[in-house]
Amino acid sequence: MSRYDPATTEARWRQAWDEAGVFTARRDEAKPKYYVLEMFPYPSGRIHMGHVRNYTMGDVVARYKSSCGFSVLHPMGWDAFGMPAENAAMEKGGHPKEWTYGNIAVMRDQMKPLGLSIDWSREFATCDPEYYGQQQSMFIDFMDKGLVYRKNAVVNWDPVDMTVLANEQVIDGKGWRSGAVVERRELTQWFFRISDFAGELLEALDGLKDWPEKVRLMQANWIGKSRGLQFAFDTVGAPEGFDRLEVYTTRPDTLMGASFAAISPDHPLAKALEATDPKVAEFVAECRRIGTSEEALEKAEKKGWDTGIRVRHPLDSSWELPVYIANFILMDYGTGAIFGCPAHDQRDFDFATKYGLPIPPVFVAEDAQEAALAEAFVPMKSERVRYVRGFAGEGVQTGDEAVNAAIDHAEANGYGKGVTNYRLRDWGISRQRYWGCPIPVVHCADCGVVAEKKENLPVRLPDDVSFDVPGNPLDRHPTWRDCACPSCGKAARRETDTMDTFVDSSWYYARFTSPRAATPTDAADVDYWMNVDQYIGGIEHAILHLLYSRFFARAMHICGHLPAKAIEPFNALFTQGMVTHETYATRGADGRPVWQLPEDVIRDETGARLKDGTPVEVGPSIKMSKSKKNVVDPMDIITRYGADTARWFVMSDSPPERDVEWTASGAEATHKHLSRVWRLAHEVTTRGEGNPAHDTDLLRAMHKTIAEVTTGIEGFAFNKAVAKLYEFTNTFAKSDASAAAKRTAMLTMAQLMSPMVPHLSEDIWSMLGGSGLVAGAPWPKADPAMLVEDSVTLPIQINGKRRAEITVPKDMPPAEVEKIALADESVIKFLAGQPVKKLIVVPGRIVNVVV
RNA sequence: GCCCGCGUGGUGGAAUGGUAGACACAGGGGACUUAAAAUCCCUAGGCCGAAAGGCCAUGCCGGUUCGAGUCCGGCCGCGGGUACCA
Repeated sequence: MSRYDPATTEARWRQAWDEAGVFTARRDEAKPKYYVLEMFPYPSGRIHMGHVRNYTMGDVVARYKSSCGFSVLHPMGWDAFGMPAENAAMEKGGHPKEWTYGNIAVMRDQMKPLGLSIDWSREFATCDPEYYGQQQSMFIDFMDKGLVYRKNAVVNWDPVDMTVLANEQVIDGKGWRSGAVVERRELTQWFFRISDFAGELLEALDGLKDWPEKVRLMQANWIGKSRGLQFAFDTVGAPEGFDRLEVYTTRPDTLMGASFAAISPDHPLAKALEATDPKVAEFVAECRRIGTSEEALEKAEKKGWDTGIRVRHPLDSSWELPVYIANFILMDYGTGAIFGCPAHDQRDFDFATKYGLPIPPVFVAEDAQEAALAEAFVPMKSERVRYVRGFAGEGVQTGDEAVNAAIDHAEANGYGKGVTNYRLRDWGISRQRYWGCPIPVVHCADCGVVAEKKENLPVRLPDDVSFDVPGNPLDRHPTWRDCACPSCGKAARRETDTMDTFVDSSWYYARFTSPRAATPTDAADVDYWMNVDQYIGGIEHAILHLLYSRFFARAMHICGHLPAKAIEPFNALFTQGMVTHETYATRGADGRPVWQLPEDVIRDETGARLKDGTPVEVGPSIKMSKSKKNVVDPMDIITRYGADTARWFVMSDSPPERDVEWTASGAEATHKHLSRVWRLAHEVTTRGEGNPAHDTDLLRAMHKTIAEVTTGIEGFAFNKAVAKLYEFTNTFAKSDASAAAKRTAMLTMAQLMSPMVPHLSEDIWSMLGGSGLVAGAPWPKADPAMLVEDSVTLPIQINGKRRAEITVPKDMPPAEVEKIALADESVIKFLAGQPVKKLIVVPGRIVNVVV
């Protein structure tokens, strides 16, 4: 063999690893453990470059930690429930189960050639009854501990298809299939009490030192702790039972700037008015057509309906404010009712302007006069302002001080109380869909809602279902719902809601520690393996998945399924960027774009066209998605160049947290580089003796590379580690050191490359007579003595511009450096006799002369 | 709308507040070859200049600093999330 030949060698190495069992995770009490986990994939059909990038990153960490002496757990599974399986069944026929397991088989076959160091013996899918049965068992535990309840909540209702729609399926307020205007509808649904944990989930963020700051910030904002005032207005002209209207505000200091009150269309008062007044009903119905997503509500034009009801101002009972029903007030936050202060809130300002309401300012900038406002004046709460209509505290104070003074004033005078509120809402887990984990409860006419007996678990999904009509097949199944009440034994009906798929992904990391246990977790295994030491996944999961998992771990701990140390399940988190590609489109007869696959497009300097010459429009590089067809099948690259080329490419160039653009030329160049390394290694075995006088230079470079690559991998700077390996390759190629030194250097290079390109590294390792497998060799250590430099080059700046440089011994005292710098020819020339005002010497870094 | 990011040559990117552009891709030039491929060498931010060198330059506008890609304030553009996409 005399050339790099991944097509034949890669499969051989994978077999060698399997036979040696190097990736089987073992509980070894003598070793420190390391649990590395990448967010498991949804089995959509085929793997894409994003998967390759995500799983290669995890694999680099897993292989590196393994060679550092850790007992590593690196598992893989499938987040297998979800809507696409049902959509496929509706569109193409077939069964979600077959579609899902078929996709899993394909994707597993595509992943295996990547040579990931995964312990495949632990694989499972969340749609396996063995998995979701354990989840049902925990649901019942959660019920016992009071963590679950039912209440009414709104869903998107498609009145034509007679089905519930996900927010994603609502496009511009219309159902994606029927095109019908979507309505809001209330259903009784199941909830987890995550909001009981709001304070704890917020405070514990501080302890997540190895999470990205941005993720902690996003979660903190999402939980949204606020301190404010809750009080009640007395109403005038309201229906019976609505004598008072409770409101919550985070800005009680602006109470004197109130100009209206507003309630949510879902507020009980709005519902009472709706029942008797058709015009209110019409307005409320219009509000309900906006949809349920926060984005849709916030972006919709702000509209209100004057109910005619008035409320008395708590500080002046002769002052009456109108009460509006407003489409932007959320029933889920606070009390579902607010007072509007248009002078200091832009949304209220727009509303007041629209409906001709007064805009009295409460405070002005510290040095300003009161004047009519062109827009709301909303300074930071920490800023000092002058209160012109204050009622609590000093005239000039910060917003924070005034808020506290207002709360104190309300409490002292008995018209309100300080309340801590959270934006975080309880987690609604009910889905009116088939392909999910059935909620294991039974509805009995006599006993009410009763949990299924644990010995009857799993409550299995029936296989005989059809998707030819919209709606939930469980609900219309002829027999599946029929069952015996677990409590009294009489005929009863099963719950037909299934669980949100976020439930499935909220504990899979724990299940990986003992995937075949007869209980959700096994105490000894979970104690040894938890926590996940390094979790890796997309930034799009920064809030929901990660917050739900943090809640779920706490709930599991309460039910005895996780030890106390695991209530924060992920010690370190890394969020990686996406893989993007240019988009290509031709135009259809109607002028709309027809997306084209990159493999069908011929791309050169002159532009892009199809093989038949049809011109192609080139669009921006965006996240690879099936709908835009800008996907590159990694299998093509793997087949053509080998897995290591795909792995090396996704690890090089782009920093892992940033998006990376896929280019075909990049893959080819990557392959050339790997071939070059292989060739250089091969030459070590064929070339004669070099010159031992140059050994030290090569070995110094080698030790420097060990240090830099190690730092790079530890810090998730894989692109920099790769760059350093390129640099060392160039040094190596130019070196004519002795054969022995070159052999040492190349064996080390193989080790340093092995987390990224494990197959090629094994090739080189065996070619040069390394012992055993690289996969089993300990990570090389840099010799500190070889890293020391004795002289350093310092740039000299004059007034901040670089004008010269000097080379001095590394430890030269600053006073000496000053002398040499000022004596430098170019410096003298630039100074031209001007006196030196200031001289800054940063040892080892820079000299700056200020004149 | 709101929350969180990101923005550096033709391209991907590098740079504990201290020489902006490491490393690589694409490009240009050359060597080898009958030729091509492969490989190797050189070159390379922009503008001015024969050169030495100078000026400009990290999305835009300001600020802090001896010194700002990096810190602060305000814009613009792009991306992620927005609770039923996963």
